[in-house]
Amino acid sequence: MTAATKSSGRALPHPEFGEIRLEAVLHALSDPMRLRIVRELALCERELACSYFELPVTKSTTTHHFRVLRESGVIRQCYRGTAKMSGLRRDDLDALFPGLLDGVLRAAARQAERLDGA
Amino acid sequence: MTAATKSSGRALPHPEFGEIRLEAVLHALSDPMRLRIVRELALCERELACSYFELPVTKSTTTHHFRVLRESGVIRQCYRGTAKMSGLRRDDLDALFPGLLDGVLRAAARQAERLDGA
DNA sequence: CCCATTGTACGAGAACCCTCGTAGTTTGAC
DNA sequence: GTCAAACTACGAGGGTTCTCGTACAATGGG
Repeated sequence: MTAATKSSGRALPHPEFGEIRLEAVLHALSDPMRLRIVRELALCERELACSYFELPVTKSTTTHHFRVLRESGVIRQCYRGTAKMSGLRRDDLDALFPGLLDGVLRAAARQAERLDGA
Repeated sequence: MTAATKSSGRALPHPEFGEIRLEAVLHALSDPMRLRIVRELALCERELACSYFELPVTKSTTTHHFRVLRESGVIRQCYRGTAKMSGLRRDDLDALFPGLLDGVLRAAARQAERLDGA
């Protein structure tokens, strides 16, 4: 079994490039938990396992948020062993909506500074 | 009665500058009808009456969307005669989240071009 | 083969959101 | 004062979302 088939045991539907909708992206980013996930992904600049995130919700809920992010086109996911890796779809988002993701990330950082204390 | 008191017959609560939350702004912008309103407001660069917008929903629904925009801090509203005028809170938004609004507007324009035909 | 790890599926409850219709309020014009 | 215009308030219906708990599936290690 090749590495490719090995990682495709479970299906992970993603929207294609042209199917990504701004409204869906904004909605995905408008949830505090998901915005937090996206910020951590942007900070690390690499794919992270779901278990990396220590969110104050159960695992089922975490799964739900990752699915919303994936189905809106914000992140890309794949299985690697028992872990599910997630990474930002920076390339696609930047091509579709230049500056949008960075604008949101800067805004989020700024707000965090302002609220959580600089 | 002065002009100021004349226009303050009805209450229009706005969040203060420091109360505006990124999540609320993103959520407000994630609805197609509201994004459309915001785009028109940005195009005209001045305050517009609700009746200016010809949205494919009833007036009650329109009122609802304008309230969501106002309560999230995206627009500012005031009464002028029987009309309710709405304008973008560009100054506050740009100060809080530099580049965010422009990023969203550019993304929306781009998507409209892509979908509705250039 | 068995097991621990990691994440999924399903269902359910509570909350929220978008939409509408109807009835009402405020304002300015006559 | 009366009337039309513009918008609001309220309530309701239908859909979606967020959250959870429990039970289940896939993978890799010993």
